[in-house]
Amino acid sequence: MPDRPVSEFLCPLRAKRARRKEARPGELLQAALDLFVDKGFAATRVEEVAARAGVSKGTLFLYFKTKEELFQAVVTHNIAGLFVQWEQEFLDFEGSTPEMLRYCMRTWWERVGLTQASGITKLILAEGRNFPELADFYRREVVKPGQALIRRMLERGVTRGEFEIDDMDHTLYAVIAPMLFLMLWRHSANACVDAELDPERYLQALSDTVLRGLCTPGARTTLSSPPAS
Amino acid sequence: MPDRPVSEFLCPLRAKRARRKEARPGELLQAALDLFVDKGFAATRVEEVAARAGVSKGTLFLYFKTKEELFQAVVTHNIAGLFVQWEQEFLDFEGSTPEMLRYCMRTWWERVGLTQASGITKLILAEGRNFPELADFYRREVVKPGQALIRRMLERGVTRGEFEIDDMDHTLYAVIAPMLFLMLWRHSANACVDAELDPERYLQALSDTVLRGLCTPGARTTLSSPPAS
Amino acid sequence: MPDRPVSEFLCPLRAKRARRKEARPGELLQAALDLFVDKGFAATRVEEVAARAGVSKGTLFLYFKTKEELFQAVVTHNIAGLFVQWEQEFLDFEGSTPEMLRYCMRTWWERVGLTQASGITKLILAEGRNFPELADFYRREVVKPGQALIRRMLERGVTRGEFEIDDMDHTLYAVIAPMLFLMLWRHSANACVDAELDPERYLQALSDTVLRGLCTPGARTTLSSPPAS
Amino acid sequence: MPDRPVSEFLCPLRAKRARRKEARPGELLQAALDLFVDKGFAATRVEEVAARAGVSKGTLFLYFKTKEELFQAVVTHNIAGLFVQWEQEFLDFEGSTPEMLRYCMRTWWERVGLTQASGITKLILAEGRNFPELADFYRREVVKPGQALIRRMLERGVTRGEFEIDDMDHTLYAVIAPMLFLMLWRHSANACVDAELDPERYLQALSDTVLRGLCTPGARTTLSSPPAS
DNA sequence: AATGAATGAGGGTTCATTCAT
DNA sequence: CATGAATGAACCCTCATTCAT
Repeated sequence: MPDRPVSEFLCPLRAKRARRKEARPGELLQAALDLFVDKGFAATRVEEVAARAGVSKGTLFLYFKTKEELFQAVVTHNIAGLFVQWEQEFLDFEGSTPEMLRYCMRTWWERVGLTQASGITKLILAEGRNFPELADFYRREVVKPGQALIRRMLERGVTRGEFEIDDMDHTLYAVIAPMLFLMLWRHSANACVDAELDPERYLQALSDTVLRGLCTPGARTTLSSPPAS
Repeated sequence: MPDRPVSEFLCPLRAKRARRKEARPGELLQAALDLFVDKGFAATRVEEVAARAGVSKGTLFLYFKTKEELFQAVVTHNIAGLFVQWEQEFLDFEGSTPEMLRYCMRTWWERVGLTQASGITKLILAEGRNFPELADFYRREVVKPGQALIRRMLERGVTRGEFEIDDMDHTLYAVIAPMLFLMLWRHSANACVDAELDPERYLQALSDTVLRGLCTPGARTTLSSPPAS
Repeated sequence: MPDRPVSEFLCPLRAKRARRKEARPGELLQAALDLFVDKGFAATRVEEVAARAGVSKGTLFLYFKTKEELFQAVVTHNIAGLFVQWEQEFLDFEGSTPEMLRYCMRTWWERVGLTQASGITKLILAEGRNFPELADFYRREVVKPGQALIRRMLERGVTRGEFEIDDMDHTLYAVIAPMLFLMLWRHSANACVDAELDPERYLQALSDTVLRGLCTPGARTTLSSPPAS
Repeated sequence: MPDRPVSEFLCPLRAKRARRKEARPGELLQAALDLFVDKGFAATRVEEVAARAGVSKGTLFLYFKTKEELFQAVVTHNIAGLFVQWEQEFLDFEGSTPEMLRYCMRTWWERVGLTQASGITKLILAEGRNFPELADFYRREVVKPGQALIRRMLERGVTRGEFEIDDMDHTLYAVIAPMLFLMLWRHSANACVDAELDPERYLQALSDTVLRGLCTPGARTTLSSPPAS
């Protein structure tokens, strides 16, 4: 059953307009996300956000009192429970941990890296200092659960005798860093990277390298035949 | 013994002014670095830079024609200028390539990562798109030489039979990404990282991991006894 | 009956604002013309233009993207736009060419010379070098069409056997120079002219002199009875 | 006997420097004239004037309290008794008045039009409104004597039966206007003129036209054989 | 609720003028 | 006298925010 408001059925003529009205904030948030990610907070003009959402500048200020409030809404609105699905997949996974790590990286790329969700990370990194509450929120909702998930994977590998890890805390970041890098690369490529970089191949090369570094001699044999993508 | 120029003792009346004039660019560069890193390029007002350096707005423009030129001078002074030394150290280095890589990462951390210079990278990532000339300059003066240096190190390892590298382009980024990560971590710590992260230990763990991934079986034995930091 | 739009009567509440909006560009153009002519282009501050038109600085930039564009609009509105009418009058004119020339000079005086538009010419002469784009625009929109029109009149005279012209290019300027002179005279009277100069009589004397110089013996008889002004 | 100051002979070592010192104002005035004529008052930077005169910005302000004072000095300094020589030549001239007028125009072009003296006219026209005392001065020293001279030439022609002039006052300007035009053309060519204009030929064509307009039928025969330039 | 015209506080940059040396 | 480093008042233009309609 659709979640449209009752009023719509009472007065069908008003339906479309009413629904648009309720959709406004969402359209504005989407437009703002695109622009903030692309141009940063300072360089994004509210007028452009409004135009992209198909409304006038004044209307935007009906929904968001200031530009800063809009920015905060953009970030909070786009940070959702991204990790529910992964949690389940982690529990259900039956293969080897290297495979699991590979799988996880690949799906992360598809679900986050490639989508606009990765733009939020860029935003937080770029503007976080000026929005401390946002940064806290992000850490609580994204950083913590994400790190916990990866940590559990690494621990699974150790437990199963597949990985050899001296310093868990920092090995963790050896996995995270490249993903962060890829997100930034997507949104700031012009500034950072010179050569052509193929994210998929990069992920492949990366997991090869990292895994060779992590794996115990026995487990390393598995790596010689990586599953075809 | 102070390092004031001799002329000062010959003509003490001119001392104060002359010394100020010579010191100006440095003071301005320092003030600019602080503010650029703290607030970003767009949000930093030149007047504030001038004020922090103890001069008026007009004076700043005596030394730097535009805000962009000021930024470029900051980059040159704090990062780009370091490559000369690294180049030389690379040529003079006589140890094994894994050691070289470790040494390079450690000095990079001391000279860039730990200093405010690392904030420049964050700034470029955040605002590069809005200031294409800045991004171009940064890429030309920092990214290119930096990547070239690392690439030559990796190639040295391959040549000497110490490294086994399938995909040079992407392995390159496997080295760069963690350093980038550390820089971002320092300047967006509140946003990214939850646990305490000790950069030195992280670098150690990282190079262990990466090097174990890179090294040929023979060379790997070297890794067991890392040089005392 | 006033020429207010009908919509105003349908929605009187919107009247004042709407009318103001439509009138703005005109008010701004008038204010700009006054100030440009009085103080020159460089010395005129846009804020003063806005103030004279009764709006704020920002409002001016809603209608004209830059100060230069404002100037171009002033030129178009006050001079360049007049050539359409002159072109038509030229095509429709049925009298002799000497009469045509006289008529053209007189209307030029009424429509440009007497109005503040003539101050634009002085401005271009004084500042054209410093604002090449303005000079280019003026030449394209005013000088070229104006010269073309006069040239066609002179050629018409030659074709009809009324004029005898050895050196067309320079004869052209023999006609233009006095008009230029009159414009300068009006806007620099204190500097140039001592005696009282009656522009109308000057034009009369001028066309007498020039025409006597241009006309073939046969055509010259026509001149003895100039049409009453 | 040279007009160097006595001090120079008392202390020859100081001679060069002293003479330079006395020459300073002149060098500054020359540099300022060039630049004011070229770029106008507002667009001329005092620093550039100083540089062109080979001194520092501060030195300029030792001689001229403000930029405006410099401008006024430039104009007054360059307006001299230009008409003494012409007066004499007028009295000595023995040919026909048309020849005299031609001669006068040609020498005017050589002595004024082609030299920087014509720049002063442009300056007065362009900036006169903002410097009323200067304009008065110019009118008294230049405009009045110049007009008187021409008027006397025209009257000579009438007296000798060579010219037929209905309206002396305005015919006067028929002669002046083209000369004014030529001066402006030289200093604002880019703004005004499209085609190539050869001043010498223009003066020729002009005097032909004007003279044909002025001359009585009898005198006109003289014009058929203009003296070779 | 929606509009978009209007505002005005800055921001980067220039340059006449001052003044310590 | 001469210098040139330093100043700060403007200037053009932008854009978040307001408010009459």
